[in-house]
Amino acid sequence: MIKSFEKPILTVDVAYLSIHNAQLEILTIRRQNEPFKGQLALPGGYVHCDQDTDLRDTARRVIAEKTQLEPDYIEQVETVASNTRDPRGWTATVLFMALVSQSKRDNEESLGSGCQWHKLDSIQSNELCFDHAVLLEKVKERLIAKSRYTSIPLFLLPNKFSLSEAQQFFEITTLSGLEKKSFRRRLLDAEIVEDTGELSKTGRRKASLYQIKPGVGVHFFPRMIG
Amino acid sequence: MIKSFEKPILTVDVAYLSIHNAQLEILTIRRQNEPFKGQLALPGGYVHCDQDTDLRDTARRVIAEKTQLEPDYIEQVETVASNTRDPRGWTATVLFMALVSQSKRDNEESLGSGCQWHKLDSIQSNELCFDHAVLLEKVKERLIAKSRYTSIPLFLLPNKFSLSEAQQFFEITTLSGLEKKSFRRRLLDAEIVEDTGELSKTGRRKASLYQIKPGVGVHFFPRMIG
DNA sequence: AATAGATAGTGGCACAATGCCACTTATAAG
DNA sequence: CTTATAAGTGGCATTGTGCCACTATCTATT
Repeated sequence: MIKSFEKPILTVDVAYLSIHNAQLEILTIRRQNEPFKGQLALPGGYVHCDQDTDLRDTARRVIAEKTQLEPDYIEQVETVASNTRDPRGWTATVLFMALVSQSKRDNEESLGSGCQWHKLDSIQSNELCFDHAVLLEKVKERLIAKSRYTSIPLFLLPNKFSLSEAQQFFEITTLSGLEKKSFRRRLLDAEIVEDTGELSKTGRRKASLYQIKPGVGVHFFPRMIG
Repeated sequence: MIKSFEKPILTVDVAYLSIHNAQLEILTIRRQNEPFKGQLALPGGYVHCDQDTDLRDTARRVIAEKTQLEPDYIEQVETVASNTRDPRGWTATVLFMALVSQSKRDNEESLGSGCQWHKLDSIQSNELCFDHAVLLEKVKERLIAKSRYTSIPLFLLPNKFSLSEAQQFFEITTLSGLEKKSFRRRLLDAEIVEDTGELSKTGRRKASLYQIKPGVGVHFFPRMIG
């Protein structure tokens, strides 16, 4: 028996993160409609009861409408709701964090129109519509926190990467400088990456290229880093 | 401009956990109405757009309708949604984990009618309505995981507790046996509890009673335990 | 009063993962 | 051939935990 309460609006927003030129970037779209027309937004949309079987479905569909990019990692961060965050009324949004590998990120061809990557540092809070600046802050916090004790920054790397690149990516996501030897031991001892036998093409001394071991998911390190 | 999609139902469910007689217990209510009449449910309810300013508000209100118990710790776990979890249609529920200190837990007087504590181990999946067994499983996983590297089990303890009691509670929430000396060092070095100067009243040798330092929240240990 | 039993609490060393830092190795550029 | 730069290693210090025996304090029993 459904009571006649006014139902809130339920949406899904996805923060797509990637690293480009040694900087975190986020995928945004520019709003075509009021409110906040012309401002930046995280890709997102309404839950469609008739199409989506669950929230991950919604996330996938909403993403597919904007871009063909398949994230390499996706995680539900938090559900944010209030009667003030959207002028249209009481809304709740389920926030996802999606990580895109550099290999896919550099494949600009698959990026939908209206989508644009923005440097995370250069984005102004007031450029973002609704409370998306708050959502972005939550995603950043989650990424920083989990990068300290899990292997999720690996999902931002290109398919094949050197250990130095890996360290650089972890330094970006943890906002801290890391020690070379400690980092390498930590990563290699976890047995989540493997040497491909290939060497990097550029640079001084050629670095061995590694890849994530097939089938390996998120690894939890026994200690925090840094 | 709100499109005419059918809006999903949005609810909040709260898993109230406490420890009693060295066992994890959960607060349930017995459903008075169909569907699932007579079965057990986590306390929860619809988001009321006119009353609640955000989800924590909803959680508080829903809780207050059933019992006067104020949780000592509350955390949003996950939002679970699908078109199959509730026969009434497409629903989404924001799941919270709430920890109740033993001091409050033993204050049975404030427990609302219809509410009942159940040993977590003795609860059968098919006693629970909807997908509440799944929700409960998610909460258990979260509690176990976070108990390994944070101080949240402290919120289940009575206001004043011995280190042995603290260890026992951590052993319950982590599902593992812990080593006495290691545990004590870990807890005391974190500087999140303080000696009250009081001694326990029962037992052989009297234990020093500790309490959470005022104003101290969740502590993250540098390493996992156990 | 003496003793046994139980729980509280400590000392000290081993071990595991990381921090630190100097060192060697490989490659490109000049 | 030399030099600069980035890759990669050796080895010890530090930190937090595991382990285990030991001491301390209280109750119950005889």
